[in-house]
Amino acid sequence: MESAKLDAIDCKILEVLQRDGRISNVDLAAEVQLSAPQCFRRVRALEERGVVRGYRALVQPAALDLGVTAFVSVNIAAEAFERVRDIEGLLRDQPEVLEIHTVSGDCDYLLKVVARDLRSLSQLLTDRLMQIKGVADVRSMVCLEEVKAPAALPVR
Amino acid sequence: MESAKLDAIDCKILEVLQRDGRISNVDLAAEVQLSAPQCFRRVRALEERGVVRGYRALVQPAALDLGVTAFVSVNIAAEAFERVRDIEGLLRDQPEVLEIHTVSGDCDYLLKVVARDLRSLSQLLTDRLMQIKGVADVRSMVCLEEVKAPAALPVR
DNA sequence: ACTGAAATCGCGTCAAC
DNA sequence: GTTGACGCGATTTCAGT
Repeated sequence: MESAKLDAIDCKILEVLQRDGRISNVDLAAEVQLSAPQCFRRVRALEERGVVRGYRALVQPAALDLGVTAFVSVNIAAEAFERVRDIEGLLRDQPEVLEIHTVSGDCDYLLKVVARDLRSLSQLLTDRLMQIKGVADVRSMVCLEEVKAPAALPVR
Repeated sequence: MESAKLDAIDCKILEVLQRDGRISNVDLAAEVQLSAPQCFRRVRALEERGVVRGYRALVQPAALDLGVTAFVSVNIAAEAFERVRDIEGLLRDQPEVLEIHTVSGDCDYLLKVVARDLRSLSQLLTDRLMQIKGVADVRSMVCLEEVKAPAALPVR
């Protein structure tokens, strides 16, 4: 899917596109000191190689009435190990569950979830996640403050 | 900064822009069944109200030679409580630290970090984060698998 | 006031050098 | 890797409701 190395200009392009995903090709070309067609070809190559996986608008959760963000750790009961893939599917189907990672350490899964308020968060956890057969333990860490908003990947 | 309610069309726009942040205005207008200028005005309003906080290219971390993602919990020593803001600043300054949240529960901060490999992760943790005066405890959960990639906010 | 039609201008994109 | 050309899309203006 990729493998070919990125040179300094590719890195610069990625840096800019992570900062402003809607920049026009000519402005981007100017920033990275390339002619527009050159720049265009590079961007397309990065997209085709899967280096750039897409473009997203960042939406303020509060505007969508999602006042609560939380990280939720989930464990799977030993008896349910054979059904993990199903359980993953059920977790993934919840729209409020934004990310799911399997992690090393005390818990099996770490989820990032959003909810309208603490009451809906609680509902999500107890009425939906904990109802999934095989889910043994659900613990949540409610986000109180965002000290650093999701930053761009370091390009170095 | 916001407050005025979003109607069904605004929601649809946000849904589409979260999926494809680079969609052209005419295509977006077609998808939400609006004339182009109408659609354009709405998008601009959403941006100006801060509902849309920006646009980002999603870059595959592996392509930037960042093979490891981890969540790191950090605690602050009781003696250092008065210096939390400074400590936050020092944490924030690390480019590999992508997100910082203060959370309820056993730890004070939860960070999302990336690194080249486990060796550089270890280096980041022991040589940089743990060297910050006042940081009392650093635990990491290394991400093994991405079960659900960062999803769009549910729009309801 | 709000909508959409039209008009303009600049950009994306391709082809040829 | 650059220049030039073409067509489409972004953005504004304006007239009609």
